[in-house]
Amino acid sequence: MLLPMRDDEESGRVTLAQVAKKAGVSLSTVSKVLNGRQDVAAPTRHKVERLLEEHAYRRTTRSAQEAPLIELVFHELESIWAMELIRGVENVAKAHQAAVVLTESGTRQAPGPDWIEGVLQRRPLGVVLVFSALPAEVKQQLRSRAIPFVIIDPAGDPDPDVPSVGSANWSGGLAATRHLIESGHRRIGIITGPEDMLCSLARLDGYRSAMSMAGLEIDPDLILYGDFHVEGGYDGAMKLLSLPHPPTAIFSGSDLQALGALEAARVSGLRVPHDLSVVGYDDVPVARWSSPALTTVHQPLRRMAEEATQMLLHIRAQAPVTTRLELATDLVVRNSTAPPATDPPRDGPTPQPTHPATDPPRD
Amino acid sequence: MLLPMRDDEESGRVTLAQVAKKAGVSLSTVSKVLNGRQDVAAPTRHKVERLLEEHAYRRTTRSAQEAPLIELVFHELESIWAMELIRGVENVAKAHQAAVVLTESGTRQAPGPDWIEGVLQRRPLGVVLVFSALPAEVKQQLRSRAIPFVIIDPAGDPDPDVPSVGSANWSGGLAATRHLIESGHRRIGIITGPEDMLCSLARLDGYRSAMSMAGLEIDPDLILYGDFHVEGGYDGAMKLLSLPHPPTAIFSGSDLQALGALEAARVSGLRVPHDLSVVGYDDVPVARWSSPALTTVHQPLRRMAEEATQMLLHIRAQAPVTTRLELATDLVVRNSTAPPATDPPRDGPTPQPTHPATDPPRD
DNA sequence: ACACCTTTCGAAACTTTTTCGATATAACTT
DNA sequence: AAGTTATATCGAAAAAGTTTCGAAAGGTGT
Repeated sequence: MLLPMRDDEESGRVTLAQVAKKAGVSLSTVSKVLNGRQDVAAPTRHKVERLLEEHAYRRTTRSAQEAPLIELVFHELESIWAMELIRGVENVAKAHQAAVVLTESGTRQAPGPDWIEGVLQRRPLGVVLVFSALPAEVKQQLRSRAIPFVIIDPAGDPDPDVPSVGSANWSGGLAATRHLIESGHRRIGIITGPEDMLCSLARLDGYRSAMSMAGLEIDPDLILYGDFHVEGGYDGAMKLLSLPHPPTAIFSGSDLQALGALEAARVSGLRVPHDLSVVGYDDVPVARWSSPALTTVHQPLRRMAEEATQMLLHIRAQAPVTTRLELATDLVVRNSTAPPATDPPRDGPTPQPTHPATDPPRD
Repeated sequence: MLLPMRDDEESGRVTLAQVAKKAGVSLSTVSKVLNGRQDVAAPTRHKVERLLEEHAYRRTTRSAQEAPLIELVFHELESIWAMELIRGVENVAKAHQAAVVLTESGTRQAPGPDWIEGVLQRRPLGVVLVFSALPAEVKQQLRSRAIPFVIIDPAGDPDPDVPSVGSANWSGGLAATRHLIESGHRRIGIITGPEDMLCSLARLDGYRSAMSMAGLEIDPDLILYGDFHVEGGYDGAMKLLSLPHPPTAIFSGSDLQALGALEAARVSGLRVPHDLSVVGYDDVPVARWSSPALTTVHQPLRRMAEEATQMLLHIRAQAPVTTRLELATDLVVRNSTAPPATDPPRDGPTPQPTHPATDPPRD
């Protein structure tokens, strides 16, 4: 048991002394760089780091004995779906006798400098980042230590340089919106995720495409950004429902937000799906047990995490890998969607400022 | 940054060579014991382990440099409330620059031998176990390596030898049941957790006490064991509702089960809280957003985890600690409970086999 | 110019891990 | 029974890496 995990990497033969000789410094200096000691001048440090990277240095002696770790980084540990991701990584890690280190980075943009320091110290097999961007400097540091990384649902610009796993967000948004259109809805609101997240935008674009394909007007008033949490969904839905001409259906960028929308409907005296249809996104376990059970776009979170972790291990084993993997999403129709109770006034694109119904029609 | 974490432990001065001398074996043998090598005879191993424990041996050189880890072990990563616990441990760990290693042990009774091997290899600051028993042998191994451990909500026998953190389950069960009784309910069903879990039993006992105190009969038909998951709650509630004389209120041992009960009520045509009151347990985030919002017993999960982790670090710093900590629970009244629609037939303890209503009364 | 301080680096000391060979004991063969 | 082979146990020594400490270099103020 506890085999040294596929020893097809004889590359681990490089020793500290060898790197030191190449770099023209002493062995201790290299060790200091490795340990982030402060008494190494910046130029020296960089030179050594470069050499380290070039030689793909990895601790030799200890490697067999050292506990294999896989880092999993969330920027926040709030939502439930994090759990599914965790389980996915756990599964694969366990199969490789590795343990999972879970960290909450705090910021979405980039894990802080103290974080990277911790990672380097832990020398993990690899790092799985969820919903994150990765500044060039951090990438550099990870590469110099031969620590592979994969991003699940990257934020910010898609970086072809960074392997990532996602799901078909655009298709998901399209399918959800189409489902509503096919049910007869014409005014469809959307509460997507944060503006700076790729998946939010992709889902929104799916919505837009579905609307245009159906020849429906895209009313900017019906497009809201949320935060993926219940409260955001509640607030967004309240805003949409208090519009002069409120939507008959809401597509939410997350199940949690959809739960908020459900609550908003409740306090507004609207019955779901009779008076308002709601579609969620993610298909977290509770979606099946909300009332009414949520129609939602299933995202294979567990599998995404599994694939990401596998990818990590493949990169580490220097096997060829696809840089970008995108898994399919499915629409799961449950009880929160139905044809609208009242037909839309007409097909024309002009909004209809009829009765200033802040209180939407009941029953 | 990355200080050697409160260096009030000069005890780390014990070196391998010293232990070896005491044990009358060579340095390498001690190292082998430490690393779980197989070429050490059992008697020798035990002798060394004892000495190791006696001298509270801890790696000297590497200790400052080695990444501090805290292990968090669940037997399953299914439920949402795991998230709250994770966050609690994360918080404290982060404050001490430590990282959290998350593992799923699989079995409730005791983590497997491969698990312990991994832990020993990782040399964590300590181990937080959730819902677990800990066999004597494993305790021995952890102690010989000076790895402290704390159990959150221990299963099996309460072991005074093992520090643990829990919450006032009995009081919680009492408060929940009392609330229902005070609302006017007389026939109150309970779906508690698994039979082999202390917290399930404590909650059940709270229920029993509340019932007896109110002079109400305890009908064994109304007592069911669940698994803390939605499905179990659903099945249990269906069973209770199809009783000849069904309860007017159900106290569930977890919020998830309560969600299942809500669904059972729905498919049975019962409205909550009008026709059936439901009380949950845990107060997980979704409890606030279910429909109706769940009346539940709030368990300070996050704080429990924080306390457990703190306890760990205290033990490690050889500070005096309380072995058993129990945090308070609160009843949170929301919208899933109300007085029963129909008064109970009478106060007498004899069950009333009136109309064989497999289909419970509507409205 | 000199004393003093800070930064940077390497030699050497130290801790630990791992390899490999020595020894003892058991098992098996002739 | 004696010899041979296999296996388990242990330590000496080699190997790897970390840390301490002192030396060299460079700057600063007097």
